[in-house]
Amino acid sequence: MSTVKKERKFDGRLQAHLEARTKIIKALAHPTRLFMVEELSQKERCVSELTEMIGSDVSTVSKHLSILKNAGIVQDQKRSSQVYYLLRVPCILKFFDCIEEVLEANVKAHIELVRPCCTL
Amino acid sequence: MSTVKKERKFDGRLQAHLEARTKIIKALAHPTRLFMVEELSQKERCVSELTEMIGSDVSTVSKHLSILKNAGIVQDQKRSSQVYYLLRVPCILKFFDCIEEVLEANVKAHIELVRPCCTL
DNA sequence: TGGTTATTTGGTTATATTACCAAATAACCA
DNA sequence: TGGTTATTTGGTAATATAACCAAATAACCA
Repeated sequence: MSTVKKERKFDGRLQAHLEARTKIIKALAHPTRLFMVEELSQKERCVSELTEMIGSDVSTVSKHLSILKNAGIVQDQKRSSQVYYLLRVPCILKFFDCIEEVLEANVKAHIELVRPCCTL
Repeated sequence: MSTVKKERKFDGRLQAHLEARTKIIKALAHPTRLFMVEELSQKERCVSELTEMIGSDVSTVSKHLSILKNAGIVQDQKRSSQVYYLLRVPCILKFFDCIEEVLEANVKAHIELVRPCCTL
């Protein structure tokens, strides 16, 4: 009589939580936005400063910033006619360390593929 | 005479590095793949087990796994006719803690918006 | 060998993301 | 007020992602 419980872990609350996380991760998933996050972790910057550094159209830069803001990663502050952005959640930087670790592991694995005998 | 050096920080090496990081972050930027990473951090799993838990088509699950593998986040191991996947870089989990921190900060900010007087 | 299960790959369609230009808004100052 | 600068928003076209089905591959077993 007892039907085998189907272990589907992917519903409701969990799904919503995963999507909330995904939104934040997606906001980070662009080279320009990564650059911004690192830059804004050093020092607040206004849109035109960032635009100068990045070299895309201002509208593009502004949209990238709004994606980061919308995800809660940066916050903005208007001062006179400029809008300054700054990093809101510093732990993001620790996260980058982990990404770096993945990259290093990848490089190492690649080297080992080429020269299987001698692990660096 | 000396022209003002234009501080464009967004070239060559840096750009390549940002793109490498982006690839890894993108690989994480999907609810199904987040689920897989957490699942595989507990215990290795083969494709059909994951498929059962997730409830999408096997081909979809397989493609998600290949994205994670390609980014160097998981690794696979063939045993007889099954392919087992497991997390390759455990620091990814610490990363999730940071994402969680962002989420919590967002919730908090949202609550403060609604009731500006009483910080929880 | 022929049939079955596990996994990957190719193709197609729907949706999402991105970049740029143009136009709208906002703040300032002469 | 009119002109200028800073920023955001809307529109559009190009590209990237994602889901599913169908078919290919691989391992196994009778």
